[in-house]
Amino acid sequence: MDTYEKIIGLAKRRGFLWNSFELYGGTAGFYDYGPLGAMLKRRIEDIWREMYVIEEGFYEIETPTIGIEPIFVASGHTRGFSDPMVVCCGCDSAFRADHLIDGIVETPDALPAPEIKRLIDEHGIKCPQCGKTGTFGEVSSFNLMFRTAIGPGTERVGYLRPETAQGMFINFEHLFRFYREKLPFGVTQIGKSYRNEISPRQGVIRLREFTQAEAEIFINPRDKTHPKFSAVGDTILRLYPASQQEGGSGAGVVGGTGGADGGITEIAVRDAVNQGIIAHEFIAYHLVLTNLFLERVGIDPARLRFRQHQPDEMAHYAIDCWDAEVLTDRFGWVELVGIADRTDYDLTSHTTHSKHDLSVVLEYDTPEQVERIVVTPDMGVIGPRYKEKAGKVLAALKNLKEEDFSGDEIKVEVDCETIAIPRDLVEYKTIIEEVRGEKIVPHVIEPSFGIDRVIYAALEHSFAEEIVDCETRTVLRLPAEIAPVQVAVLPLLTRDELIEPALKIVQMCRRSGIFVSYDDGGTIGRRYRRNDEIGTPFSVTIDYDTLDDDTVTVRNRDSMAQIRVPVTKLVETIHEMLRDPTKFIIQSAQ
RNA sequence: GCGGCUGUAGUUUAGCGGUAUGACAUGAGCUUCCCAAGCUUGUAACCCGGGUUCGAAUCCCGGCAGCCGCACCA
Repeated sequence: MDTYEKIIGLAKRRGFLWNSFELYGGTAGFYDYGPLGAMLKRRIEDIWREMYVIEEGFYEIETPTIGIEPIFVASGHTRGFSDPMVVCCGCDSAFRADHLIDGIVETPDALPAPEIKRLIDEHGIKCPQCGKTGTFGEVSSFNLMFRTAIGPGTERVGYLRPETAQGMFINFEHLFRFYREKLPFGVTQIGKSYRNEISPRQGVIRLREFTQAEAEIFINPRDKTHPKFSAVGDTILRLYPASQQEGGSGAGVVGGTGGADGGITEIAVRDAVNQGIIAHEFIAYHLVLTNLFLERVGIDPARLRFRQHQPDEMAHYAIDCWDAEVLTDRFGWVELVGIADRTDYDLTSHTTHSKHDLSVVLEYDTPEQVERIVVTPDMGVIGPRYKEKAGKVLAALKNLKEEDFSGDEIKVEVDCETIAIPRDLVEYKTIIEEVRGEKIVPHVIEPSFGIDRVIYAALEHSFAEEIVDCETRTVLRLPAEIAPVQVAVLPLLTRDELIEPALKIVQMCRRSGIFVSYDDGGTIGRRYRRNDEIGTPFSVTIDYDTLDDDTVTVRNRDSMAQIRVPVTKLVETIHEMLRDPTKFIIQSAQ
């Protein structure tokens, strides 16, 4: 049994993750979060919110999970997200149709389906599987987006969003106003996205419905420094730069090249930026932030790396792109987060398709004085004289430079013909103009988190089996702040005189916002083990001493050590220890 | 989507043509003064549909799901 099986088994048994629709046989690519899973997920999302929304100040928005077709035409998902497929009738194998005609035309992926089919037939392409010719059926396209119809009757096409990002891009104008027209600013969204994967088979690693936490940070393309970079520049990251990766496009979503440590460089981000490994400070800052988040939710730093996309792997518009990857037992390196500089691609594309200008005026600190020539031709004369050419003459005159006005005549070229215009018909003067700013399309830095994968990785990296008194103890060493159950309250024995005070302590904890579970089944040892397995960081045990001196035992999940705490100080102590579990170690040493 | 392998309580497992065995887990009770102890007792399963047969968990066919390869993975 490998670790993956153990984790999924534990998750299923204890109510973290269940395969969806199991009552009706189940369907690949969908998972339910059970009681503990949903709690874990919410705590992880809340940490993300704390770091991105509160600390970075990137407000969170919420947009529909269904999008209308034009959005995905603009984003490229209706084209780029669909693959032409063709099936060989001889052996029933399916192939990417455009790959079959690679080398015959320059850009096979840009052709419409019937054209690809025609080329396959015309060139007598053999089936790579069975070697026969002329056995291919029609070329059909498989789009990874779920398609649906909006409204009754003549339906309007809608798609379940394949990423949350577009909802933020298309609100750019509102957001820019909201942020009082200043760059940079960021916006976030946590929500479901949908991709109709052909064969999702890696549990929660590849889902058809999944949760993304994305931030879109709109920045000035001329200035990709980060105001807080100096504070994080010394951070050491484990980088796996493109230059270190061998063999073509490197890793896919799952798997990946390189051994556990192959090609990984531990380097301060400041040096990585200075050496040109990371494109600029803004990306580097977000690598650091991602690193902080992942470590905080329990990812083992030794099994974490940042892998840079190779040039041929990166979307054509992106400048630099890094994936935070974790090492898993079964799947090798798995991508959890992508951090990309998407440049102005998204806003420019939405500008073109929506016909709304999404550029912004960036005001200079001090307005610039610019010298400019203003040409004012006497159109009352020029118009009748040149008739249909008058418009072009006007345009040509406006483009002239100062030295062109020196002679008695002004020569302009219109339709390959030189026309001389008397000097006195054209007035020109030099003015000093104040330019307050310039129009730019902001660039976008996008950290995009796959929350479900983060959850799986946190489970796997915190999973431990250790031998205690010849028995295997299974323990999830989840960070205290993401553990679903924070405290277990346990009477030492199942006796009324202990149950009663225990229930009072449960009430006390709940009123102060601590999530507790109460358990009086079986023996105390069994209950400790049960709580270890779901990662409950602390247990409070009520025994006969409690009745005498009003103190209880607090037990720590990881060390199994215990301290005694007066009931009056219990809530305060627990809050402190949840915030900083080392408090327990300090107290237990006393 | 293709090929191979596999589907028995929550988990794991026995049964390989005569209506399902055990373990762990779990509920109730007893016992128990700190790490999965013990005793009593309860709940709980043949993936779905068709066929062959007097009779199918078992044999055959189809579907669904899982795993492993191939392909795919903005």
